[in-house]
Amino acid sequence: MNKLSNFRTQPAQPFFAQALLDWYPRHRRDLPWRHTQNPYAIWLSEIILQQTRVQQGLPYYERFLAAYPTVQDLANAPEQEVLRLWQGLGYYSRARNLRLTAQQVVNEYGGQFPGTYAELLKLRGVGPYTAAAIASFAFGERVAVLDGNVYRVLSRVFGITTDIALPAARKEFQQLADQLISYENPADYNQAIMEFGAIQCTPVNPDCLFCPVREQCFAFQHGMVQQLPVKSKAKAARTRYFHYFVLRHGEQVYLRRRGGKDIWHGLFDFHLLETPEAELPAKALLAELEQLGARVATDRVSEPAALMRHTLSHQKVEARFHELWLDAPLPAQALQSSGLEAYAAAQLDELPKPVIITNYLEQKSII
DNA sequence: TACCCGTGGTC
DNA sequence: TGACCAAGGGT
Repeated sequence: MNKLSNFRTQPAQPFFAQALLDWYPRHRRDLPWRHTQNPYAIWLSEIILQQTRVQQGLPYYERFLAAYPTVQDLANAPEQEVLRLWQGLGYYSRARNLRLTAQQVVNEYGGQFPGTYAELLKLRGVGPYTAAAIASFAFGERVAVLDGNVYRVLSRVFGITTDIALPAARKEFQQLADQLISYENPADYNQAIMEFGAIQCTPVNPDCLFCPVREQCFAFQHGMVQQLPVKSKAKAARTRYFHYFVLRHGEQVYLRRRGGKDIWHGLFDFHLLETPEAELPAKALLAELEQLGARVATDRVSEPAALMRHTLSHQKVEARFHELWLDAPLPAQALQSSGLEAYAAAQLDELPKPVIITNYLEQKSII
């Protein structure tokens, strides 16, 4: 517990809440999910916006609501279709959980979203932040949201130097946030503090000149705006080397659905051989083809592989695409063991794919 | 608890 | 170019 400001030892700060509630209507952006109290629409927007900028999530919100106007529509949708709509947003477990939760709401709650923070927390993909957001925005419950914006604003205004990257910081900040939230209008207060963090008290170059709480702000008064919040650095991303076998035969391309605990679960890519080093020896490539039962014209095997780099938040992927034209379709047994299936170009577009796969297919004019 | 899960924008 | 960051959650 790092207390730099005696300001925060007060039981509550009605001034702080009122300042934000005054600031909010004069600065708020006009966003579609701010025009509804429908819990389904609010839940959808909150899942989409997790670790995602408003400008990136906006078109997805519109598309999802158009494709699935009600929670029943979403519950009845095939997983592959939901993932395809989600394509390009990242963190694809959000999309799988989205559909599972829709089914949960239909089957266990009669199609009505639960109306309290505690019940909302039981839904898959709904954690403390999202439960508080839905409970306050849709049902007016007084529970404080705690997201990246709130961490930053509270850290600066109240001079809290606890490392916000540590899970233990959550307790301290949540306790403060719960004290500060307005009794009269918890929904607008929650919107206000996040919006304030997003457009005024920004990570870089915050607008302190026109800040309504700068006289009370610990960081501003002590020249520590650039130092707060304290956040330890993330672990460096590791590099992985992928060798994709783009197996082609006539109009067909072979892909398979990714599973397991690795990245891109539920999405489709090509047959993959991962190596500890960048290069794949020709011998290893031929051995892999042998195992697949793939018959490839030998003069095509040595063509240089296309290299594409793809950066994820926690790892770097260096992918080499080996385009291989088959003399004959893959034998049924190879399909069975590898999970590969042949798709025509028109079908490829319908499959949910990682961005790097879509980029490759587009570059090669396959889709 | 520590680590895992994507992508695009910004400086 | 690379590090940081964005309305977090699951395991």
